[in-house]
Amino acid sequence: MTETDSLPERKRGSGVKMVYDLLRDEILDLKIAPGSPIDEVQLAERFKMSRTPIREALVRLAGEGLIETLPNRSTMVSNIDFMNLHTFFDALVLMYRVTTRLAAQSHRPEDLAVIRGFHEDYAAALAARDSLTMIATNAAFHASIAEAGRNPYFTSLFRRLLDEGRRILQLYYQSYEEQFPQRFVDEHAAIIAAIEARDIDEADRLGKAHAEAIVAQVQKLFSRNDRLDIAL
Amino acid sequence: MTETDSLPERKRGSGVKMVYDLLRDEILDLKIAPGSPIDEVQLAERFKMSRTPIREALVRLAGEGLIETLPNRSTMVSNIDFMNLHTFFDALVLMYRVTTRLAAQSHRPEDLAVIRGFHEDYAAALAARDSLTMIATNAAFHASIAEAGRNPYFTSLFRRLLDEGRRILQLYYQSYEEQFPQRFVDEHAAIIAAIEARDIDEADRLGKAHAEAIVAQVQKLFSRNDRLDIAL
DNA sequence: TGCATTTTATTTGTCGACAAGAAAAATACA
DNA sequence: TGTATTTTTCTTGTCGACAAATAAAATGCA
Repeated sequence: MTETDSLPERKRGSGVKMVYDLLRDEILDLKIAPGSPIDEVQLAERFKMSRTPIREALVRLAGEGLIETLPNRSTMVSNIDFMNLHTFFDALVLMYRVTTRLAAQSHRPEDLAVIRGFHEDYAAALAARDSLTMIATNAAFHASIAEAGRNPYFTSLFRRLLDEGRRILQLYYQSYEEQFPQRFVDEHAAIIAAIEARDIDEADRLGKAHAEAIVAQVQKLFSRNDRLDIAL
Repeated sequence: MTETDSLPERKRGSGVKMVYDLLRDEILDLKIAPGSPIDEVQLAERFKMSRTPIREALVRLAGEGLIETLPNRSTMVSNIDFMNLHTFFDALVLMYRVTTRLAAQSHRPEDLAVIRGFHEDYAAALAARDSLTMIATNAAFHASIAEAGRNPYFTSLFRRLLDEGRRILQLYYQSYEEQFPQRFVDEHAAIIAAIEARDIDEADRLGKAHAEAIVAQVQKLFSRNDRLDIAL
């Protein structure tokens, strides 16, 4: 894998963001497994910079819960807390509802173009059966709806949940080569229509149903796994 | 004001947390005004440590939105966004509801002791007319209810909102020497009772009413200020 | 061999120094 | 006197080095 080569000229201050963005994506795409140790020196060599900016990127990632750092001892990629998945699902469903609802209420015409853009990206990824892109664009689609709702508090929590969801869905599609249902695309289209029509209750209802459908699928998988674990 | 003196012996790793906690409190208590510049060198001198741990504390504070940092140029205490207070109130009311509701559903007996502790602290602060302590213990009271609900996603958003609320309430009680209503203490007691009885709907209802009462009070003040601003 | 203790190794936390960027001050020029 | 340009100043971003803390390895001892 060819890394960051040929350009030792980096603009002052861009290093942190670069390391942050890259590590974040690698974590969310499960390119680095949960629980993996993270070595500052190694990263410093890889990105050809000193430990200081690396450290700052790590502090930020820790702030978002993507990595965990034991005092004086290693820092590692956060594990997925399977024991408490239900708290994740609770929060996710509520945020799906709230953000979709607010989007129907507060969106501006130009927001719809952005949302439709991600909607099409998602449909394309599904047609291409590219699960990694599907997962990322699905998250981007819902995040753009949240942005249209214009409540930064909800948006930031929802983004965090969608991020965590990327890791979980990754697992989901890794273990089972499920059929990616066309249904999700249709539901997205329906949600867009409700937002455009400013039908708040319908947006809420669709958001809730959409979220619960996804949650139900994932839960079905994990309950199967749970039984296996117990059986062994 | 005598500062951190006489103990140059600090444990390795404790410096960051100390600076973080102290700055956080000073920001939330409005001891440092919104918009004030923050100088790393000055802080380094004040705490008698190098800029590196100071910097880490600042990065964390920035992650929570308490300070804002302009690239290559100063970093300052975040301003309170009066234009979009309604988004804050929306989020606050919803989180009051959700966390109170979850506490009624999921709390354990030992949680109630903690909650009652903050409840009494709050009542004592009110009796003493100590608004600063009132505001802080009120936030701690509701945060402890959220903890009893055991959903870390909701808890962390709610904590952030309560923090921001501390700054806003500070303004509120600074500009007007309002009567601190006994009513809030009674409402807190009613909320505790509903949680203990595991009456989810009642907890939700009380949480919502309590939140809306506070919001209404603050909005009344700010709408007065708004009119003044327009008049000038 | 099995366990306690010392030694080594590895990784983090902190430091002081230096250079880049941007604002403020000083200078030049009309 | 007023504006454009250069110089200075001040703050941040980055670096390499060192010391503390912990884990792993080595040693001693029964």
